[in-house]
Amino acid sequence: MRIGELAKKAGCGADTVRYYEREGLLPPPGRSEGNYRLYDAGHLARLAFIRNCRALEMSLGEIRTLLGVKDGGGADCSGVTALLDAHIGHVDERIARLAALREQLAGLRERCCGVTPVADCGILQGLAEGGGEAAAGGGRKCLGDAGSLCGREAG
Amino acid sequence: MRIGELAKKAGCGADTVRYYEREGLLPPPGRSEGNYRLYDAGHLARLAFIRNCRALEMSLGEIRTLLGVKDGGGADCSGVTALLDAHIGHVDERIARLAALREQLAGLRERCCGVTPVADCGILQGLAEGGGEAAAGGGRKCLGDAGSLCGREAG
DNA sequence: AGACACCTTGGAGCAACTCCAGGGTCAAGC
DNA sequence: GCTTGACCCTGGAGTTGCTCCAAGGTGTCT
Repeated sequence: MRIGELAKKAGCGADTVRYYEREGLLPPPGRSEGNYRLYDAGHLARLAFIRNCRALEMSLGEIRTLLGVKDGGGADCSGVTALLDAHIGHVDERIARLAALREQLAGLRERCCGVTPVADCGILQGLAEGGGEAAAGGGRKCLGDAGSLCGREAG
Repeated sequence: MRIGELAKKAGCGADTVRYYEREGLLPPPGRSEGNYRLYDAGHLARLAFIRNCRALEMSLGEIRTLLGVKDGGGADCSGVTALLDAHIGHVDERIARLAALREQLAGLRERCCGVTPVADCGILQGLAEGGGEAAAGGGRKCLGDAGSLCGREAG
């Protein structure tokens, strides 16, 4: 099959396939008389493997390592589990960081309801002071209890 | 102060400061006789604002918008709350995606304990089949109940 | 013969920096 | 006066994983 069909079956673009070839993740396929790349089922399986790894947000470097093991680079698969454990660790870290970030953003969001003159906006003040850290503290201008209206002067 | 001191106070590198200047987020400062950039407290405040936003993982585009509002681009701060709400939405999406990813990775991880010959590694098989989707299903080679040993032949 | 879909290569662009080369500036010490 | 060393300048390349583009070739259909 040609590159377009391969890409479609793998759920990616032809550019991406050529990119993986350039990066050495896919072996260069044979060519037709007209210089078109010609792929077989083996190429598709390898590309599917790569795309599955990418769907799990592995880097191309990590995928390269896995392919190396697959291609016979190790006696057992201890490298695979180690890589996966490290990857899971990275994902956990990112989740933890995003959760903390989310808290900060929520704290900041409480500081204004959006109908305040710019100079009084608690969000902009919070960002000027130190992000979300001081959000729950003082300086709150909006949303006293009920979450309805700001203490706004101008009509 | 010169760029190094400014950068240190803001917790970033001098390259980053020059980058923000090129991107139009920081106004070009005055220069000394020797052509060094010279900054004042206003520059520091603006840079701190930018770095606070970046710590909350806002894009430079979002920050540009916020600075525009701050610089007098709007009568009220509704743009600020809208931007923040959208940003929080993005963060929530990323958290949800990462949590799902984490599940998939954990399912995949269960399929091998790492001392299996490469050809039998359930993780590599799972990645060849379809990532983590089929992980909890059949084809499991390792960690039957106790989580101790694989069904391994070779010593 | 022309239209159209598909393919080729090489190169640029994205985000937000980071690093480097090759050179200039400035204060301190000898 | 000279050197040393820290700091600064500009311009450009590298990072990741694609994605898009231009300019041109191939293959099929009508």
